[in-house]
Order: sequence, then C-alpha cells, then structure tokens
Amino acid sequence: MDKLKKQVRSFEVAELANISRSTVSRALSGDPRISEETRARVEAAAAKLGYQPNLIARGLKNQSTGIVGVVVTDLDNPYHAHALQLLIEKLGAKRLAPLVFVGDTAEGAENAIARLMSYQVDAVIALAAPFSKQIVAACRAGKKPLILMNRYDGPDDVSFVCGDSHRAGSIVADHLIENGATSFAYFAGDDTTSISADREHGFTQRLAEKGFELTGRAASRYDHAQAMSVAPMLLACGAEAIFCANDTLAFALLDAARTMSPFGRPLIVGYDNSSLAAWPAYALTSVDQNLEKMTSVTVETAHAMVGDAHGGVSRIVIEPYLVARGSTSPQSRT
Amino acid sequence: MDKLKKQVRSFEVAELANISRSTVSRALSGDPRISEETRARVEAAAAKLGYQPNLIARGLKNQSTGIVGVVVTDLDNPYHAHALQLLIEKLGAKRLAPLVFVGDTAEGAENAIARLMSYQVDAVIALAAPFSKQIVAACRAGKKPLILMNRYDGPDDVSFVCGDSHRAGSIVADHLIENGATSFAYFAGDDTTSISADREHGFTQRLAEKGFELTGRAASRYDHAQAMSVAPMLLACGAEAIFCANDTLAFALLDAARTMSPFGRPLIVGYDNSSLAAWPAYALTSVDQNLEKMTSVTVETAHAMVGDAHGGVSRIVIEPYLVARGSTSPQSRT
DNA sequence: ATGCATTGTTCACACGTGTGCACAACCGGA
DNA sequence: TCCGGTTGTGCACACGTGTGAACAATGCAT
Repeated sequence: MDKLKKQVRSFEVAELANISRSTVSRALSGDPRISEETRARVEAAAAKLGYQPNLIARGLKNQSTGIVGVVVTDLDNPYHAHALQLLIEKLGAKRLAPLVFVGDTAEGAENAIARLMSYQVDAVIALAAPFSKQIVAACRAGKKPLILMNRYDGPDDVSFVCGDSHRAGSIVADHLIENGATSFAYFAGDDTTSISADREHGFTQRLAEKGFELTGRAASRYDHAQAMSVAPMLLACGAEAIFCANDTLAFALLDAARTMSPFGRPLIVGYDNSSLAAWPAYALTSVDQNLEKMTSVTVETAHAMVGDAHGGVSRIVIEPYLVARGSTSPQSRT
Repeated sequence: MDKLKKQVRSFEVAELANISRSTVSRALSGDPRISEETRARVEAAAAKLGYQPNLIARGLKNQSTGIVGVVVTDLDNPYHAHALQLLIEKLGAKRLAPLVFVGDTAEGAENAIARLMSYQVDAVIALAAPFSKQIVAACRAGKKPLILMNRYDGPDDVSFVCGDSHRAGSIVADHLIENGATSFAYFAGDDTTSISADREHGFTQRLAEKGFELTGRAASRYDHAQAMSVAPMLLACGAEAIFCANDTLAFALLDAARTMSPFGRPLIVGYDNSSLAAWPAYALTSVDQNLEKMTSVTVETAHAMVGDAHGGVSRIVIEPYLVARGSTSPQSRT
C-alpha cells in the first residue's frame, strides 16, 4: 500500500486554502456570508484534493443521514426486482441512498427494521411487503416515516402509494366483455392482502353490473409449478375468460391450456405486465400498474417526509392501465 | 405525535442502571472486566428501554460502519436479481448492511462509487458490473477493498469471485456430443467481458479436441426481442446444437425455432439456469453457476477484508454444473 | 476620534459512541 | 500499618462535521 492515509477531511482543504475549517463548510454549503473570492478558492482546493464530505459524520451532526431503508420481498418476482431498480435510481436522483433488506418472514421483517433504525435512516419504504403490521409497528416505535408501496393494510395514519386494484379489476371485466366473453373465472393468489382482494372484487362487481357472475375460481401460490398443477381444475370449469391475480399465474395457466387443448383456450389476462408478457410465445394481455409513476411518487413522498416531523400522511392511488395483447384477441378462442 | 423524543441513547441506559455510560458500552460489548452482576443490570435496563446503539455514531468512532456497497446492473435480468437477493441475505447474516446502487452507465458507476465512498462503506461488491475499470480505479483511489463478482477484468491485485466459464463451455460441449449432436453453433451476447469470451472459448476448444468446429455463430443484445430477430439467421446454418451465452438468448432461440419449424429443432443450452428454464414450456438445459455458493464466498471474502488493511487479494473460481432438461434430449431433434 | 452597522471569519461546542488511562475499593502478606 | 496486586468503574478525549455566537475589519455618520 502506497499510503494508508485516510480519506481527505475538510481540515486539509482549509489548510490548503489558508482558511478555517468552518469557512470551508459554509463555502461548500452555499452560505451567502462567504465572499465569492474565498468560495472560489475553497472550491479549487476541494477539487484539487478530491474532497468528499464524510456523510457519516454529517449524518451524526445533522440527525439526518440521507439514507432510506428499503424493505423488499421475493426479488425472484421480476415485478419486484424492476420496482426496486426504479426505486434505487429515483432515490439516487434525489441524493438519497437505499439501504436494502429482505423481509420474507415475520421476524425477518422485524429484524430488518431494527437494523434500519440502528442506521438512523431518514425514512422507510416497504415494497409490497407482507408482514406490514410488524413494519408499521416498528416504524411507529422508532418514529420513522414509513411509506407502504402497493399495500395499504395499516391503520389510518400510515402513508402509502399503490395502484387502484379495484378499478383495474373493472377495466379487465370491460375488456373481456368487449372481446366477446360471456362466462368468467378468477385465478387468485395465496396472499390475503387487501389489494389482492380488491382486484377480485372490482372484477366481480363490474361483471355483476353487466349481468354476469363468476363460474369458476381457484387459488395458488405465486409459483409456476404449483399454479400449473392447479390450472387444469380451473380450466375445467369451461369459462371463456380468466383473470389472474398475477402474471406468474397467467403464464402457468397459458402453459397448462396449451398442453391440454392446443387449438383453443379461454381469454387470459394477467397482472403486472412483466417483460415476459410481451414475448410472442405468451403475448399476454396484462394490467400495467405504472411502476414508473408509482416509484416516482413514492420517492417524492419519501423525500418530502424527511424534513417534516412526519406529521403529514399522504395516501396516493395510481391509475393502472391495460395492455392488450394476443391472449385476449377474440380469434384465439375455441 | 405523542412524544418527539429521539431514539434512546446509551446515556439513558446508564442513568437507569445507576452507572456510567462507559460501563454500559463495555457491558454490552462483552468486556471481561465487567462484573456479571452489573452486566445483568445493564442488559435489563437496555432491554427495558429498547436501546439500540446508534451505528452511525459507532461507525464514526470505529472507522468502520458495517455498511457494504453493492453496485449492480440490470435488475430486469432475473439472474442478477436473484444474485442480489442472495447477497443481501448473506450480508445480513454477517451483520453487514448493503447500500445498493445501480451502475448501468460509465458515469453512473463512477457516481455510485463516489456516493459509497462518502458513506464510508467497509467494502464494495460489484455484481456483474460493466465499467469495472471505473469501479476498480475509484475503489483504489478511496482505498476501499473491492470484490468483483462474475467479472475479472481488472489488474492483478483486485479480488474476484466468479464461475469457471471456460470449464462450463467444455462441459456443455461434452453434453451435446454425448446426446448425438455433430454440428454446432454459438449464440453470443453483446458484451466484451472476459467471462463471456471464456464461455465460447471453452466450448470451441473442447469441440476442437473432439474433432468438431463451429458451423455457425451470431451475436445479439441480451434482450428477447432483438435476440428473436437474430435467431432465424442463426438457425438457418442448420447446426444440430446451439450453445447460448445466456438464458435470455436461449429462450428467444427456442421461441423462434418453435415458430419456424414446430416439429424439429436443434438441441439448445442456456446459461444461468434461471427459474424460467425449469418451466415445462421451455425445459431448457442450462449451466448453473452455483449462485448460492458464489454469493456465500463473496460475502465471506468481503467480511474477511473488512478488518485487514485489504492487503490480501483473493481470486476464487466456483465450479459450475449443468442441469439437463428436455431442450437437449436427443428425441427432440428433427 | 468614537459609536454603530455590516461583512467575513474563527472559536468552541454538539451529535453518540468506544476506549486508554487513572483511580477507587478491596484483599492478602509482611 | 503499609504496600502491591487485582478488579471494577469513571473521566475525558477522539472520530468529522455543522452552526450559533463571538470577534476582527471596514465603512459611515456623528
């Protein structure tokens, strides 16, 4: 090792510019009391030494670290992975740093929050996390602002950003009716979250308005293998159109349908519009939750909450939209 | 807000236990000089108040934050997403916290590292990142230990953990020959990393040893749509077996082959063994890089490097293995 | 020349923690 | 009683930064 000298500190910048350390701090933070001439000198010195302020020390002093905790689940679901990527990028643009933990189990989630607290994060974003009860409780105990993304289970005073699942269900119903379906089924997931229930409720309610009702229903874990084993039972009900709680379920259903009867299958709609949905092999009509916008809004909300003593609670609903593809084109039916 | 009291500090624990703050610190850190009796009293007080040490302050004092920077690319690739998830879990088990940034572009990567430096991370893990040159340079400048995962472009003194791509290529060649193929092609990606080149080199070298050579070759971005548009050209070469640099390419190739000639196609092998490969619709034979082990080793290496003044350089190669499925079963050929 | 406002800079403290050193308490041996 | 050794605890400093208050310098009016 050439030099084991530590990172440059603001003291050294001050030394080089023949000036006190506090002036360096003020010059770089844009304090108007600093003359333009010294500011230039300070900036030159800082650039020359490659000075980067120690954000840990700053965080300790300012009681604000610029770190945002992100609790995420099941990154094997491409939808979650994509959401995380967008979150990270947008947080970065706001000069916030994401400390990421996985909260797959109840105690895992609790443990994750505890770690985040220790690191004095400025806010917590929980991404489609189950165990939101634990997370809400822990954040409340630690007085940290919390934003649930794609979940709104908590009590009235927790903020969330999520899609309008109820409306999405109704949009799907309209689309299927428009394309000629007259009998319908729903393929549910195994979660008991409110947004999942809303999808189904919005779907059936709209169907009822048009004079239809569900002729079939099945549930499965969000897992290709299990979904495929459940699918035949659902297909057997003979419904002309099936709405799935999730793209994963929809892909399994398509695969199963292809195997059972290669030349005719019901109209199928998924949820999440993952990139596979666009593959010609599936061409799956799917609900897009507008993750782009959802993550933007989430980050902006988090950013706004950092300063506020999290007095404000914001509960925002994002409009989803349908992306129609071959899986619901009328001619694909029997 | 009921109380806007901040987090509990060690001072309050000391107060409650009628003891000095330093004793609290020592008791909790397991210093042998503390009597068993006071230790119990301190622990009781800490538990009662729910005291969690402020890791930011500790980090400032100890010059070691317990934060590990993770630079990642393209989370839309399920392979990367899965790797990230494993990394996060295994870092957590070692009580390290991952600060995650996305480094898709050159200046993005550089920027990410700069942020990591500011946060005084103890080490940096770069996950299959392009622009490793920038990352290596930045980490060297900041004197931070760096581990490249699945990349070994850098100079001799940077540590890495990666799969034995050369050997994987040779395993694939053997497998295809065993299953009766006599003519071969390679479907390359658009990256110029050494591991990518190794896959192809290991493949062709083994073929040459057995008296065969490549009859076709194509390259595409790692993207389903583009890969599908390139695929017909590659299939036209008539090779009986095709090795793809990536599962994404392999799926596109399978889709294209299905469309062109539904009842006969070459043997196809992918790389990464992503979860889709197991889906019956694809049943893709693929090389598994043993991500489980790769991430474990990476985290252990990072953990070991934290204390050391990163004098040690460790360069570790993980053995890959082949998962054979229907896409290379002999009867699937024409 | 002295008082006062303005402007630019420095001093000193605080954030919450870990730890070297000094120190108190106690005990046993002379 | 005095001394040396052992054991447990407290004082005070350091980590690197931001910032209120004090202070030097200058200009202006009296």
